[in-house]
Amino acid sequence: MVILDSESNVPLYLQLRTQIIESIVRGELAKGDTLPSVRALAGDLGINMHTVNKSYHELESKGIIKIVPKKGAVIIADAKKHALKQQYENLVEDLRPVVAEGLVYGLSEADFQQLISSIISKIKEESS
Amino acid sequence: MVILDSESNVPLYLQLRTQIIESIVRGELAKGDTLPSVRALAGDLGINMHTVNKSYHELESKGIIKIVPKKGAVIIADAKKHALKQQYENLVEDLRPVVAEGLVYGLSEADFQQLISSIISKIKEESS
DNA sequence: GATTTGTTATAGTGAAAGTAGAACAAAGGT
DNA sequence: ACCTTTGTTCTACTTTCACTATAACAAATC
Repeated sequence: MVILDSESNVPLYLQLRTQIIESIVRGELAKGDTLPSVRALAGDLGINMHTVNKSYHELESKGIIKIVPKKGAVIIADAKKHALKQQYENLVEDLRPVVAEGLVYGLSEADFQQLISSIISKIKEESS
Repeated sequence: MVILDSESNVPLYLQLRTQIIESIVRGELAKGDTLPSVRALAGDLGINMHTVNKSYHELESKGIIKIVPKKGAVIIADAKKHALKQQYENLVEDLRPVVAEGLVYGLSEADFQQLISSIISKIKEESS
């Protein structure tokens, strides 16, 4: 179940990308499953086909799905495997400014551990 | 010492904002210190005054500095104090999509702890 | 009194985000 | 074979964001 907020300052294609990622984390989408076609999903969500297409390509660039032209988008992410070096480096790049912000607020390393733990729980709640 | 990359896909005002935050975390800037004037810093960095101004207002909206018109920008962040509720919630909002991405790559909670730890070390290295 | 300060206003360029419509070739279903 | 669906590609448009540029203002500083 995907819910988009067109009023959000977060672009639609990023909202969609993140929600698909979280669905995979929850196990609602598993390795080998195929995503709906860009036209079908765009129709369901009431947004443009190209916006969905952009989300799919975001996921493909991260190595999470594989888009096979005229076939469909297949999930290849495997939560049991270890992250690739490139994926790890991209994570660090995204994480660093947020961690710096937390530190300047006075968060300790232990605070971060607790924060991460609660976020993971939140993501894994179904019907999120 | 601030170094900006005009080729980066990260906006200049966000690069500057993050580097000021990291300087505070490292202790190079302390509570009560004043930042250079927007004109002076813009001149040093070779960018426009308004870009620096935008960074300062970003920092003020996060409660990290206080801008006093005709006076200067004073650092009010105190790493010894605990984060405010609003600051905490903003952190969660920024962190969630990145954590979800890490999970889909197969990172465990322990992996995240190690990752955070290494990022904190990296931020605290002087001459970063 | 002259300089510096942050603020405000206007204006412009370039890129990104999103929408829209159309056409294409290939795969799939009938 | 025929038709539909598929992802891709192209053009085109609007809106917003990022950044620069110049100017003027009032208040603080020296």
